[in-house]
Formats: sequence, structure tokens, C-alpha cells
Amino acid sequence: MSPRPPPRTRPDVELFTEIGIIQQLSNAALERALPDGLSAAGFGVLTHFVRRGGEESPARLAGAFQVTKGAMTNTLQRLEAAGFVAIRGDAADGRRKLVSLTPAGRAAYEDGLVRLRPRMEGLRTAFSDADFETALPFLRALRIWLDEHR
Amino acid sequence: MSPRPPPRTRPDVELFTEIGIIQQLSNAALERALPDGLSAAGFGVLTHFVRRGGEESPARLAGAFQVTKGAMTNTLQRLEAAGFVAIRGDAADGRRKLVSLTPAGRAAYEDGLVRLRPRMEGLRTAFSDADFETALPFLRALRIWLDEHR
DNA sequence: TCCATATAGTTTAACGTCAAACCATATTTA
DNA sequence: TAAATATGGTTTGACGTTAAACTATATGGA
Repeated sequence: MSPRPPPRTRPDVELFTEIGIIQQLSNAALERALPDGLSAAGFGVLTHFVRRGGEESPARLAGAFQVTKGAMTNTLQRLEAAGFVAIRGDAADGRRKLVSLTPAGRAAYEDGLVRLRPRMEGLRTAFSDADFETALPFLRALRIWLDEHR
Repeated sequence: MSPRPPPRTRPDVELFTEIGIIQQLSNAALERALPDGLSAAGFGVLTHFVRRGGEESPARLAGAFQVTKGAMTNTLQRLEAAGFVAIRGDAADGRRKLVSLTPAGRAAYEDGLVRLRPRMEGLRTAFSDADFETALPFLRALRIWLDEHR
């Protein structure tokens, strides 16, 4: 029984493998850097509000983050418990709720940014914007294809 | 209070966002395609054995898949319960176990491949090997960097 | 030889996620 | 207007994962 020759990995398979590992490592690094009680998911929601401002319904947030409504309920409940977002009912539509950032939420976001900075700086000395941009167009196209063919 | 202008997303942030979504979508597609009772994690282990053959200890598998020992224990217990791998003690080292593929495991792998084929074909008509290879060198470098700086 | 330390594997608790069932409220349509 | 359907949000149960504690076995000096 001769040992198998190491079969050549197809580039598509290899790419998905690399993406899985990168996702795992970068998410872990993010969670480790963030202040206690703030998850990557929660930080994402805070970031959304810092950038867009205003109020958003849970359903719209779930859509924006490509996550089920149940997952967003969970994230928002934690953020509200931590005092980082305020949630109120929508008077105009009894089904809806409206979420907004609190001052404490903004502060937590800023704190997260500060804690993240050293790691981001390390990343940006190792790689340039141009490096990221070599991969981005294909990744965007792949994400769109996967989204449309699911 | 004027509405904020949509701030330009930094390419590094955008890349991690795309990677997160691609990982989510591709993993979901994989799990949906695989036969019932075979997870993406399990399929990965089966693939490892089909390609390399022989026996491996759980610890070595955990290392190969960049996963904790606990996660691998879980994956292997499910694979063993399904009859896809055999697990025996190592006579030469009482701490170790040795995992190997069963005929049923090989069959499940083949079945998974067949079920995966249409989706892979769709992917490969939408994108060429060259497309994947434009992104791969940078992704490899990024994965290595993240691995070394964690 | 004995003890200290390292290594292999399992278990437990927590987390984020999904799918599906469910409830409440809106909207559409017959 | 009444009934059917759609939409927003929560809950439940499962899954894969992590970190940390734990057990058992090996190994490498004093």
C-alpha cells in the first residue's frame, strides 16, 4: 500500500480554508481586544450607530448584519443590559421597536477603538491599503455571488 | 443637526467584513449540501483522512484544524457515533488515542462530494481558478501574520 | 526512585449563531 | 368589514466553538 501523493489543493477550496481561518483568528483578536462585556457583534452594532446615527429597528439591523432576527434580539438584549443602547416601542407601528445609541454606548465604542488601535497599527505596518485592495474586488464579487445563490 | 456623510470604509475593515460574510454564507451552503448528520467540521476531518490516510491522534487533528482539543473531542464523538471514524487507544502511549476512517466514513465523504458538486460547478462557472488566485497570496500572508501575532 | 512537570483527552459553562415555532400587530383582499 | 396573509420581534433547542478545570499517563531531573 503506497502512501498517497499529497493531492494538490484546488484554489477555490484553499481560498475558503484561508477565509475560515482568517475569520476565526481576526474575530478572536477583536473579542480579546474589546472591553469586557462587549462582543464583536455588539461592537458592530455600536459602530453602525456611531456612523449612521439615529434610530433603527431590530429587523433592519438584522438585515444590515446578515443575521437572523433571533441573533439580533440576543445582541440587542445584551447591549441594552449593558446600557449601551436604548430601545423603545414605535408609536406609529405597534410591532416595531426602535434602537438608538446611548452616551455610554458611544463611550464604549470609543474605548473599543482605543483598545483596538495597537493591533490595527500592527496590521497596517505589515500590510498596505493597496494590499487589501488587491483582494477586495474578488471578495466583494464572491460575497455577492454567494448571497445571490444561497 | 446635519446627517453624517457616509464615512468611507477603510479597506482593511471592509476586507474583514467581507471575509466574515463569505465565511458565514459558504459554511451555511456547505452544511446545507452535506448529508444529514455530517457537519462541515466532520466533513473536514473525513477529507483529511481520505487525503492523508492512516491514523491520527485527536491532538494532531486539533492542531491541523486550528481548533481546541475540546472542539475536536466533540467532532470526533459525533463522527464515531455516526460510524464514520474508528477510535482506538494507543498501546504505546496510554494517553493517546488513534482515529481512522471507516468504510462508512469514506462513503459519507463520497456522498458529501457528490452533493457538493452542483454548487461547486456553479461557483466554478462564475469564477475561474485565476480569480481565486488573485486573492490567495494576500490571504495566505494575512492568515500567517494573524497566526503569528495572536 | 520520586517528584515535578508536560502532554493527551474529556468535561463544563458560556457564547453567538441558526432554524423553527410562536405571538402580536399591520396590511391586503374577498 | 371580516378573514387571510405578511411583518416585527421573542423564544426554544440545537450546534460548533472557546477557555478553563480536571483526570490520566509520560517524562525528565533531583
